[in-house]
Amino acid sequence: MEEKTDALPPIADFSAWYNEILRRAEIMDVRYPVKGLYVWYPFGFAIRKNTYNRLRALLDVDHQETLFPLLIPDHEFMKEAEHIKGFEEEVYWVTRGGLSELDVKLALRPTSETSIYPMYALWVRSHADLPLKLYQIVNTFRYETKHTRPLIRLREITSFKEAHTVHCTWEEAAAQVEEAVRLYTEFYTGLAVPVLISRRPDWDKFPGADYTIAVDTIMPDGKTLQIGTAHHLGTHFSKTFGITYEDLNGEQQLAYQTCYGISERCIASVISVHGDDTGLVLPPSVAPVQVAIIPIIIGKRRDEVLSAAEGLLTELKSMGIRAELDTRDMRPGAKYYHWELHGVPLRLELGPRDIDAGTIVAVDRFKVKRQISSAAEVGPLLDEIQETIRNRAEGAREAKIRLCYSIDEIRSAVQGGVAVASWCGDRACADQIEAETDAALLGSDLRGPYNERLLDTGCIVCKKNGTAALIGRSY
RNA sequence: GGGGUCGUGGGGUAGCCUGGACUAUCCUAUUGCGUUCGGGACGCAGUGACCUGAGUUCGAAUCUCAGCGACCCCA
Repeated sequence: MEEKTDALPPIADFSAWYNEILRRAEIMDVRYPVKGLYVWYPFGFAIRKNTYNRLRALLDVDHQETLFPLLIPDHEFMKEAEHIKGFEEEVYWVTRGGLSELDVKLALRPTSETSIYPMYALWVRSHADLPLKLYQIVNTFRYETKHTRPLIRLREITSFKEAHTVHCTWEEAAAQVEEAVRLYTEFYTGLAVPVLISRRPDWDKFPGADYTIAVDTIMPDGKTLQIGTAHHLGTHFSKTFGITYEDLNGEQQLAYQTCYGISERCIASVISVHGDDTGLVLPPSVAPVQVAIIPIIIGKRRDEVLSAAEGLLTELKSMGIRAELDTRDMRPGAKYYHWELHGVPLRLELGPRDIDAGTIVAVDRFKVKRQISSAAEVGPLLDEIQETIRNRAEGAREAKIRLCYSIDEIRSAVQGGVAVASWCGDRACADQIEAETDAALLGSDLRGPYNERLLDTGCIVCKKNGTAALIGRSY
């Protein structure tokens, strides 16, 4: 197999690979003439659709979907001081209607707390209204000044799933944060994307939150990508917006709130975590095309091959499998490259030899070839591929995590992965770690077996008691 | 936030330093017809580009400035 001039950059050159794959696999068109805004190609949008359908299904169990306005009046947006401080540098403002100046400036939501909570103040009357669990999937706007990146750092986030819940007690809200973490873990398991869950340091939590639990994944270059957050809002916003309920004794009480969100970064993670030098690798759970059927057309048996292929297509579709028959006038090899680039998990080849033998050639995305005899074998095969992809990603994650017992070890670990080390929780110790390792302290209380594995060594700086902290460079 | 590189058909490039024969190179993609088809086909005939604006000049893809946009490195 000779080298091709139009080869994809290797995934080891992650930045170049990422930019190329978005265009070649028809996920995003980055040529829209405004910085930080991008266009979904239909194929990319189909991945989004499959992914968000899964997210909806998870939430719909005990949340309700809703939709709030994009524009937020100045006076509502400005109500919560801490929240404003967190966002004021990056809010877009609508100041004119046609030719006339607006009396009340309108903010394009950078997130929807201040859009939703004035209404929550009206909706929540009594303890019987609680818990309230709503979510919406919307676009949000942030005037990013740093380097924008498709799906990762955007000026218009097109696919922000944000849930906002209201509860009677702090503990109930805390339990909801845990429930959110559970939902997100399940969501990412379905995408075969391994995650790291930790508690963001106080200085890095959501503006207006008691605390923030973050979901990160590790990209091929070892940098982390935050792909989900869950915030305990305490009574910060209920105080400001007057969200109170009447309790059993007939007294007004402040409500406790949470919010949690996932954006199209989840798509970025699927693309990046699974991709390889050949192109995209999509788990069957979200692949727009799960099976590509390639007819091998030879001269006079053309019609025979095509009708067999169509029969196979119909059969697969009737089993609920997303299959496509590729009848384009190209050589079969060209089609193999095309579908591999697009991450299709399984390819079925059907030619005269197979028809004569009553078989089908099945080749998975990792180029493992099998001979199958019926469409019924395809479903189980897809499940197996899903599992293979998950294991592969899990292995890659493990290889990028290093337990560290010294600053030097951290410094080297974060060159191509992440470090896990004990940290006491003090800002001063974190500052020292960050200054000496050229990385960020991303979170404490890292979930998983890490506390035990670190064997109570104490904070890596001051030796006081600590928890497993996640340290790395991030997007 | 600071620094750097760059903008030429849909994508990737040559040309720019040293302004004029540029009717702008090559690869890829793409349209039509034909022959093909078990790992990126071939032939013939086509289509398609100098980021925007201002300036210098007899003359600008090429020089100057600004804007917009892209990428890389550092904080």
